[in-house]
Amino acid sequence: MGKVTIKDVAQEAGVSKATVSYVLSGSDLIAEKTAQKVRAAAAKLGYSVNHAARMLATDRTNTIGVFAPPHRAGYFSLSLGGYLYSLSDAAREAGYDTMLFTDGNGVEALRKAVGTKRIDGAVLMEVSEGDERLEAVRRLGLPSVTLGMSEPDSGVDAVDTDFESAARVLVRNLASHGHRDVLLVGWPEWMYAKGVNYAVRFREAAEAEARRHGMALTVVCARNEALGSARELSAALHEHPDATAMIVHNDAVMMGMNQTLRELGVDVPGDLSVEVVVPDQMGVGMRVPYTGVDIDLDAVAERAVDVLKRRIARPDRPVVRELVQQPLADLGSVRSL
Amino acid sequence: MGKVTIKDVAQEAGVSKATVSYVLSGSDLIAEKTAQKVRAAAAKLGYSVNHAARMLATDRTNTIGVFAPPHRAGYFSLSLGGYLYSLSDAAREAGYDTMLFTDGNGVEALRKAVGTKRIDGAVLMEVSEGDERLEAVRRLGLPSVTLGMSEPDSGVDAVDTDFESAARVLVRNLASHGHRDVLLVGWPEWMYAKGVNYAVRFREAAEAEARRHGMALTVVCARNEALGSARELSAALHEHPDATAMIVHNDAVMMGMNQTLRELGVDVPGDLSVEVVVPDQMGVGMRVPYTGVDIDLDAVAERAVDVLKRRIARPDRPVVRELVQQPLADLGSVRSL
DNA sequence: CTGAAAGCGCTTACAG
DNA sequence: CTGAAAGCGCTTACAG
Repeated sequence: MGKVTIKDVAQEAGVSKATVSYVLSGSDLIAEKTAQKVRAAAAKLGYSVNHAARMLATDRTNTIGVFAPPHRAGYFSLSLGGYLYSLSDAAREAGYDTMLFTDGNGVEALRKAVGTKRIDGAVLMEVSEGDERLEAVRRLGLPSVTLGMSEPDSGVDAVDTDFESAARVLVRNLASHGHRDVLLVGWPEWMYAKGVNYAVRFREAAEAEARRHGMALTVVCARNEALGSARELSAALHEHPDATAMIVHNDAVMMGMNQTLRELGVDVPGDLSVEVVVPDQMGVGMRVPYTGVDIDLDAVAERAVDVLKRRIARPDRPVVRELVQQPLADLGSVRSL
Repeated sequence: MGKVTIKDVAQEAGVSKATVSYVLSGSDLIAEKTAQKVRAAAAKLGYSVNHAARMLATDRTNTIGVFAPPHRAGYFSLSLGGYLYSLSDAAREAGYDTMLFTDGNGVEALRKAVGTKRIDGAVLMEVSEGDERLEAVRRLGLPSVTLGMSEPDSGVDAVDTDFESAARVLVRNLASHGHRDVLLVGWPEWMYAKGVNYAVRFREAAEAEARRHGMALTVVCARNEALGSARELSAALHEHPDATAMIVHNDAVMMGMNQTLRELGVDVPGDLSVEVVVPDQMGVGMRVPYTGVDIDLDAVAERAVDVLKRRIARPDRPVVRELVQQPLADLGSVRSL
């Protein structure tokens, strides 16, 4: 039961509460023999530390807040759920509990969480340009890390997949196979306009790398974020009959793509070479049969939590900006011209 | 700053800590005039209650734990993320914070959360037959509600969409339009075998209702949970050329279906009438153009949190089992024969 | 190496 | 109607 306290353990072990506390928090100040008695007593009584009491005494919550992106109706992010799992898993492994915040107003949620001392730090999911949460965590002095890169001068740690590198790798791979006319199927226009970070970073790096290789890269924006974009896909292919390859950076488009291409009678890679950027979990679930960069959500989340943990430990250390490299998996959907 | 305590507020207002506490917790024992002074002082100082201290004093956490289903690689549940949002939103509105638990071993996670007094209650997502978490919450005395129906004698509150009713409505609708040979495209076999609750309930109710109408209902199990099942879908249609209608109860199949049907040259509803069961959020995002039952995740989550809240308030009240009705939306994909 | 004691910031009978 | 005081279960200097 939850009724057993440190006092009971102390009595059972014949020592003081202080000694129990030291042993249980892993201090090595206590003689091993005593420590053993204490551990035995704790085990026998089924003791668990009362977290509220510990929080009050230490002013630490051992909890991180995950601030999810606002819940946009109609925008069904496929990576989101995966990231929530990965973050929670990584947090647990790092010794933290995870509190989930889905408030439309992230700033207000942050303010309240800090005011009531609910969390030691925050993961800010899906930052975008001018994200008000950045200013908020700075003002609140809340150790935080963004999932996605904030602007360099944000003053907040950032971790994300290295989308620039992914873009370069993908473009270079196509170039080396002789492709000179390539389509980049991306996100809806508004996401670039709003400056949604991964979208912009990938696109700009791809364009730069394409220029470097003398490759014509045409960006096609999906007209909405959902599956309907299959129609856009086919339109894009018709409008660009000379394209020999296509890079898809859009989960939702990905989902219907296999069927769409077959429907259109497009043979991959015979008629068209295809590369994708896709969260690994989606790849497994959907048996994505294309060469591309698999984004390992667990790895990104693990790095984010680690960076956050260090920030919590050393609030004044220099700002960290970490890009996680993701490997290119060759599934044979690119052919040489 | 978080540094201002009840003591500061008391000083500022010229009253005792007790009085401040009473005012802030909404007790009406305090004269309105005093209360106003206190509130003004609290506002002026920017006071927020220290949650750890309150938890320790009251033995309540004002936090609910959401115990997510195990993270199955390759199983990409589309409703899952939506439910996490909806639950967190509903919890916040009910005055709770939300702690997210994704441990593979839910029982262990429950034990720890209760032992360390982290939560007042739990939402158990995706219960299935013989779910060990049910026994665990009973033993731990943890107020809980399942999202999805547990067995009737589980002793744990349950809330879910009324899938039986949804199945009956859908079958009845087809029957009234003269359909006598219908396909039910469901979940992978193993989900029925494992007794995954909503899958079984929908299927059995549909079968029963079909019998009642003298309708031949053939269940087609998707061979995997992901988009690949488009292939199964077309196979099923070929094997059952006499079927005049199809009910799809499988998010993943849904996603590719639009394309698949076009690819197969199947006109809806000319050649085939189609009904679906789909989370409303997916419907919006993916513009699902089929008649069917839209599952309102927010509504289900709101009910679940409400039931849990009452259970926390009255641990000994009779077990509640609540089914949320979801309306049939007619989008014209069923024709009369 | 161990224990007595103060303190974390609240809440809540209990007196008045 | 308000305040003094005990108590929630820990942690952590500080003495010894």
